[in-house]
Amino acid sequence: MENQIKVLLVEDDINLGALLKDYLIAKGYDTVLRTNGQDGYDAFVKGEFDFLILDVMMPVKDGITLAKEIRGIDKTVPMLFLTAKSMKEDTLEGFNAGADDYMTKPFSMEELLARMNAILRRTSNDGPKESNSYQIGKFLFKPKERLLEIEGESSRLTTKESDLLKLLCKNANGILERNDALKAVWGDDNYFNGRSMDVYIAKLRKHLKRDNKIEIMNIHGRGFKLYLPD
Amino acid sequence: MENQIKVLLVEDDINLGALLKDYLIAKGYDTVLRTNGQDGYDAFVKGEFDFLILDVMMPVKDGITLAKEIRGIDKTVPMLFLTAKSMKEDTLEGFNAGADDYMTKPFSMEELLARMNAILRRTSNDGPKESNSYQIGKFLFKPKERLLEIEGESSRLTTKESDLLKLLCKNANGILERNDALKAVWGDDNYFNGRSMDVYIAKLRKHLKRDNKIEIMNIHGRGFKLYLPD
DNA sequence: TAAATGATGTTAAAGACTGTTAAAAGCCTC
DNA sequence: GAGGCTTTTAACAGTCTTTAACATCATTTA
Repeated sequence: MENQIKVLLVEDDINLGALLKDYLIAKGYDTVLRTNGQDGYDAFVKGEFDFLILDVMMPVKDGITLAKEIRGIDKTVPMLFLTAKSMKEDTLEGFNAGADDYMTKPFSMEELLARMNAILRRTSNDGPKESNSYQIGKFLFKPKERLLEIEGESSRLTTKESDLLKLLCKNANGILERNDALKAVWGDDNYFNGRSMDVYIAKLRKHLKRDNKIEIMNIHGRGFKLYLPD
Repeated sequence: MENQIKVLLVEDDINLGALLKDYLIAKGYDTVLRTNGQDGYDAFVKGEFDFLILDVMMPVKDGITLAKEIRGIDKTVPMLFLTAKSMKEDTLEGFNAGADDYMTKPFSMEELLARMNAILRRTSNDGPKESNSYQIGKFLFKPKERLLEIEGESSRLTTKESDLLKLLCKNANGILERNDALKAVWGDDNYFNGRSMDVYIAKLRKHLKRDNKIEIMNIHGRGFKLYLPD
């Protein structure tokens, strides 16, 4: 059970959703089904998924919006879109939102599986990853345990500290946009949460100051970047 | 993963685009696909690409316009055009826009790869570059860290200062057009952003004044040139 | 060539954003 | 319901970017 690939399926059609879910589970994928974009986003933020299957047409929050939000906090997780008919424009937009492939809606489940495997193969996810730990300069950070280790010593982070640091790690050397981080960690990107985040950035800098080669840089007006030299 | 060549592929035909992307990824190129010229430009400005493959015929912004805009801020990145049929005129125009090669559209992927390699060989990009630092007279400028070093001392630049100086460095001893710089750094080239840029040029001149052999020259009505003696 | 027009140089102020600390509020456990 | 921890709010200092103002320079026009 340890090495199963975790799939998040977001599909508003109950019947199709359940069908796909059962099929994928039968094929050995640990599959979670959500029936709208908002729930899908929440599930993604909390869980550790290796693959996403998103329906484009959904109430509450459509698949493309969802994909963009998720790409904001995870640049690499593979995504496959399900789209009705041949809706050229949507799929176009979908690809720019960071999709790896798409399927037009009456499709066979075998084909879905084949495409998934193709994507997983080429993104060379040697099995499920979602790394359990990140090397941050001299530190080793274990999000699951919220542990930050350096030179034998280890200190425990709070939930928010850990969640934020994890996001920074996922985007190491790239920009983590304020909005994306706020939505992922605080659920809402209002002004006060923003100030709260700044407080947490200060906390994290304090935690990380024992290695002066690494740094949480601010990108004015956009967000933060965890800079790690090569 | 570190030393992969980053390819930006801009192709509006989803099927062809995905096919090429998969192929290039399989061949070891870290490939990003965008499906229109505008998104392609945005991706280029943000990312650090070593090679561009541009479709000539595209909605929103065609490949030639895109190529010209990109050449405005990067004179050297290799470009290869994809063009339908034998549209002589277009390809000609493409070369003027700064293309290194072009391919007429039904083509084999092997041939594409061969041409890419040929271009990369002759531009002697010994692997991916996007230099991490620039020598500016007595200064050493590290864009990633936004650090400007001279005689041991180092000062940190702001985001905008750094972005602008990086553009000037890329065009060292050549003209950086006002419009191009504004679009790349400010996203929009209106009058006020223009004045803002002038303020930043003044800031940069102040930063760089400890080496009086180098200079940010104004080219009246066109832009600026970072002059570095040989 | 002088005046007019437009572009640039420079500084300072205004406004927005961020860094940091400490106090207040919330939450959980015993 | 007290104590300990986490998170938010408040307060203030500091930084970054834009806008405004005025001086200067370049080019065009009369």
